[in-house]
Amino acid sequence: MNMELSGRRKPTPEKSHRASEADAAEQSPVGIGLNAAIVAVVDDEPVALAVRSEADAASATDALPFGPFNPREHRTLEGGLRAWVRDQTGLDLGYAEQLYTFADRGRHLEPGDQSPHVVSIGYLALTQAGAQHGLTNGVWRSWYHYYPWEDWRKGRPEIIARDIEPRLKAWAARTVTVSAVQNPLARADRARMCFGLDGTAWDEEKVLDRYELLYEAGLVDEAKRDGRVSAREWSDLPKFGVPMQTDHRRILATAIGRTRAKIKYRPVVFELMPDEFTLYELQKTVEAILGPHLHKQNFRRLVEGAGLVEPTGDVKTRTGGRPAKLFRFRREVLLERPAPGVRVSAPPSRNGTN
Amino acid sequence: MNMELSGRRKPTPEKSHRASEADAAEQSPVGIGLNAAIVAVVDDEPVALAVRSEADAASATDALPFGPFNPREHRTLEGGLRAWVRDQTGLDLGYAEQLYTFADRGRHLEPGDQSPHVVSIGYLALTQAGAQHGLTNGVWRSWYHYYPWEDWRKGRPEIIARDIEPRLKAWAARTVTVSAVQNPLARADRARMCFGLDGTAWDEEKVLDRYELLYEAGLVDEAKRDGRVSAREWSDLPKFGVPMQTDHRRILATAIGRTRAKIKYRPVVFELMPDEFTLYELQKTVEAILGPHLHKQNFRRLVEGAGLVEPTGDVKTRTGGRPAKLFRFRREVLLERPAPGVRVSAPPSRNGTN
DNA sequence: TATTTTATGCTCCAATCGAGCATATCTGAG
DNA sequence: CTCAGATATGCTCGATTGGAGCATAAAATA
Repeated sequence: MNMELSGRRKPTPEKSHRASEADAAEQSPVGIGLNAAIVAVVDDEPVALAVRSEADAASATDALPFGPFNPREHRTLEGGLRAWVRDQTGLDLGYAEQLYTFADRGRHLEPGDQSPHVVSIGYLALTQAGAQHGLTNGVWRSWYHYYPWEDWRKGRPEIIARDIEPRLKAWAARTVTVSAVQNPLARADRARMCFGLDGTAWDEEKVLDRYELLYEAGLVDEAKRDGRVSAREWSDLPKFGVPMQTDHRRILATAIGRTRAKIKYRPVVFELMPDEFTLYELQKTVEAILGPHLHKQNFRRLVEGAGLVEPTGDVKTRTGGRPAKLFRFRREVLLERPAPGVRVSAPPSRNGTN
Repeated sequence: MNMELSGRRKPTPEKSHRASEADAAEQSPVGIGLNAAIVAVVDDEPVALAVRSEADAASATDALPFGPFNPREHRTLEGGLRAWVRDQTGLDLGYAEQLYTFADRGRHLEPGDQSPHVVSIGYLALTQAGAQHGLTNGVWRSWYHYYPWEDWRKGRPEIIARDIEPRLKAWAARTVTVSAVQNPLARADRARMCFGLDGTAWDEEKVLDRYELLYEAGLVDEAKRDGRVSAREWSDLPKFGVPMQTDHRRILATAIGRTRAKIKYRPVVFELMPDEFTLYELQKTVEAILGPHLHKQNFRRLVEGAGLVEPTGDVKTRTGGRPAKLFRFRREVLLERPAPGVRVSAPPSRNGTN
């Protein structure tokens, strides 16, 4: 096989069109920033590690731990991340994965603006909050502090029907000039799909889409801060979660979405658990991440059936009832199955509207 | 809720530990390079657009289209990508998504090396090769040109049992000093999981893992080029696919893996199809990407049942048999279901070894 | 016209998974 | 001490999904 196909190509590439990789270094005065969304579950509450930005002492905002990447010091991005996270917070990261690279921050800046351009590479780290005896800086804050609309543990959060839905519909109803051409979906459809309006199903993984829609509509504080025109068209806005520095809320939203997605097909929950745990504790942790309540018996069946855990032989008493068997993660699954995860199916329309 | 939890934290963060985001720009003399893996399917062959590197005229190697990101010129990474891809190849990209940011290239460099550091952000673009009337530069080359072990269309590729398996086992058998501690899995287990040795199932999404394992073992040309010690321990190596410039083969591997994964849960196949197509053509395209042959009747049932397509009313004759109905992509499906894709299940152990 | 090739509809069956019933075993109130 | 309440855990039933194959339709081609 190995055919070479080309649409009326010129066999010899044109010099003027080519850029050597070395050129990139010279042409782009760009700094690389690393951002870490460090996630844990504490008392059945999903949390992330936040630090206080000192950019403006008066109105300090929350921020994710972040630092520059210095290629002379660290050979890999992840290595650099681990080093300064340890430096800055005292934490030794365990599991970490790259999320996304954001570069379109500062979109409010006018052309010609000389402020430094920073590309930020977001990372997700999962850790066990209780095991972090070295934490010297930062606070664990609930996810839902920043994204109250994501908190479905007590059913559909009120903020959606009360504050979000009417404003998004108003925003969608506004005459859209050019942007409708750029966006593949109409505003109203995006709002419906993102927030499960009009009976549409709620997709707990669309965390970033929801945040970005609120940003575009000018509802979150960051939109006003960035000078988005859509933000100027509102008055008397209620609070749509706690804002964060620059684009950190986008990064954390990406982290939450990724965590929710990944927990279903890779055994990453165990990064959040102590060595020994009961199946109910495991379930509570999964529910903290995913939201909806799972069927207890089926959860047990699935987790045990998948060979994800093995009993330690011990039991945990004082659970309020019959003692629960203790389990540990069976690391060998990684050698057996290609993609084991905590499979959970969507609960039957917990969507309040329909 | 919104509790703030902290392990013996200091409420006031230490100044010395903090880095303002602006610092990043000053401290990191790093260039940003954008790399595009532009994928299409031509005559049931999955292809990517390759250009010729001119780094060394004598031994020119294949490269992905790439260019620098200039934040003064483009507000977004994707915008910059589209601009120079058009400039360089004449293509107007349709679907594009960010893949991964690679920064640990040049790991062969000694500390203190002054060569420019480039962080490359890989993008995946899906396009329809036939629709590209403007292609001015570059050639479409088969995926399997670069990764022959990924070509399972005629069953398990011979190169695995003949060239890869024995060498990886030899490599795994070598005394491992420190690296075993770093790697969570032993070499032998990684080889088994990646390449489906000893009866383990083949996971067509692990394209990057396989390439990186071959790199680590010193089998692919890039390892020798980078001066990896593992590459020096082989003699009379056969060819393990065609090498590419710097880390472009890693990026393309990431692109292939992502394409294979995404086609299953998002309707991205249609980016590769003309406006009208028969279901068999659609199936052939999916099979070009995923490899194994699908059950025809079930494929039809799934695709139609999911509402992914609608008949145009026309038929296509000269198919060699009964005329096939023509279909088009039902874009409305994006407004109905949260995550439609071409769901295909793993074929029953097409793994030659077991 | 017969053969070949592709298209397409339908059925059967196994595996998966949501849901609920039943039972075991502890804690704590009275 | 006993019973109520709470949690743990095993098991069954039924709906849905998806893999596999049979059968038929309708064209191209020899």
